[in-house]
Amino acid sequence: MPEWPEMENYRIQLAARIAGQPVTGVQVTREKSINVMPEQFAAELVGRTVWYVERRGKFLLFHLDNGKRLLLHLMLDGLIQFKPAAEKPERSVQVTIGFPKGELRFIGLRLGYIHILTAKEVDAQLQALGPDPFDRRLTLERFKQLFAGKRAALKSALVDQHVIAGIGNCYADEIAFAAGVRPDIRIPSLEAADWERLYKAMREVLHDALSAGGYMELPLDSDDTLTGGYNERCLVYDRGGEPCLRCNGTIVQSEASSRKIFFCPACQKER
DNA sequence: AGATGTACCCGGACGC
DNA sequence: TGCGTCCGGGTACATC
Repeated sequence: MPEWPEMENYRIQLAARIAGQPVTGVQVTREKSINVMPEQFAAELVGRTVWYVERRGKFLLFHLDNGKRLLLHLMLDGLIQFKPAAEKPERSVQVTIGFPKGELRFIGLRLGYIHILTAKEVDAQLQALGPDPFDRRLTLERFKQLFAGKRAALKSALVDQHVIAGIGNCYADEIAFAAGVRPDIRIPSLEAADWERLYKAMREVLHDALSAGGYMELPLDSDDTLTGGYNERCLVYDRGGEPCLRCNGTIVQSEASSRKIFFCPACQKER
């Protein structure tokens, strides 16, 4: 599923394409993807200008010129594309938002959604989100504090959006590997040196993943050429049974807090 | 605090 | 080729 690097890549790509552009048309083919009647959804959008696109965790926020926002969450396997209106979509599109330069298409939305909300409603909905991994105020000290008092497995806290916003299944495992601790290690077992490595690993992994366009191949359009490059650089995620590229041992797939985890038993400490 | 379960949703995998 | 069945997983919420 799209996580921090994928959504951040989308945000950057979208900024170059739709910031400052007016909405020229709206088409809703799946009402469940939106939160109001399709006519109202269209009426609220057509003629409005998108000032800019913001990312919060795995959410994207489209800021409209009347103060309202579009809140997007892709959940499991949603994706977006920005294509010329003349180019036929290959897959069924649930929602289309037209701009002068092309159509923004929302595809594969199942649990995912695109909601029109007031700023207040968005704030209420996202109020409990944890800090962004690259928040300037997120020092090592604060990072450690986010986990204070927790006894759960590291993995469940890393993917908890109330702790840090944007990390999911793939990057949690990659971060744990980079830090040399197993995803199922109990939080109280982590020592000062582990926290330092985790903090550093979180930023390095996510930064590298963004540089490679994320691990999922999700090009916004044909100009979005750098996408999915991190897939071949994943060292543990979805590599159960395969050799560890660091020690040549075998990557294990297991479970922690009823979540799938991947790790190298030799490279990552258990406690 | 956290584990567990439920609902939401449907493409894709699987079985026949 | 086609049909039925089942699963997965991010998030919110209830329950224990």
